[in-house]
Amino acid sequence: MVSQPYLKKGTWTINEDQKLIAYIMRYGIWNWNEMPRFAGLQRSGKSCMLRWMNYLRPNIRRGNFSREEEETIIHLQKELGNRWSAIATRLPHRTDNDIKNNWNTRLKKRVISENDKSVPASTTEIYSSVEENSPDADSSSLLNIPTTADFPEPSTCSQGST
DNA sequence: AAGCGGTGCAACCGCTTCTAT
DNA sequence: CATAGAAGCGGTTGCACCGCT
Repeated sequence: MVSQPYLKKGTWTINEDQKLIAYIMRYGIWNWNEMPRFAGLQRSGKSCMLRWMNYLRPNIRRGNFSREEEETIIHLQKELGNRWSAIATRLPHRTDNDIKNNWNTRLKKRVISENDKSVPASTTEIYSSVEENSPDADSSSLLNIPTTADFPEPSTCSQGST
């Protein structure tokens, strides 16, 4: 495939986020592979999908997992294994990637060490006030989205939306 | 004050599954 | 029913930041 002469990688910029959000708000999601071109992004469809799913979607809550959330993750991980998307469905405002990261970086170690010591969880005091963030503070609300951006019409690509 | 090591987060890659033709 | 394309999932890697020596 040589549909893209150059595909940017690495950290997304605010400008790229704005373009993607504005495009999806205006035209919706119709084809991840084609959308980046119309949105004026030098990104792969996969990269756009990942960015949207994990950070730009509305009602996403990131960081500062509450004690309840972490215990839920631990419990579900025992039940379901590493089915992060399944676990994420039980935590509506969390993404599978965020849950996976939290597990890999924190919870796994904690569970292992607790199992090793075979003592009740002494983690309660670790959590202080971690309930500060709200779903309202999702990423998109922090961006100044140009909702009237003049994107080319996706219909020119013979897509079949509705 | 500088360097080193550890931790956590964001993103990419490859594989699998699902849907349409 | 088979094949191709798109989407989704999980594992892994790289980078940035923070704390310690």
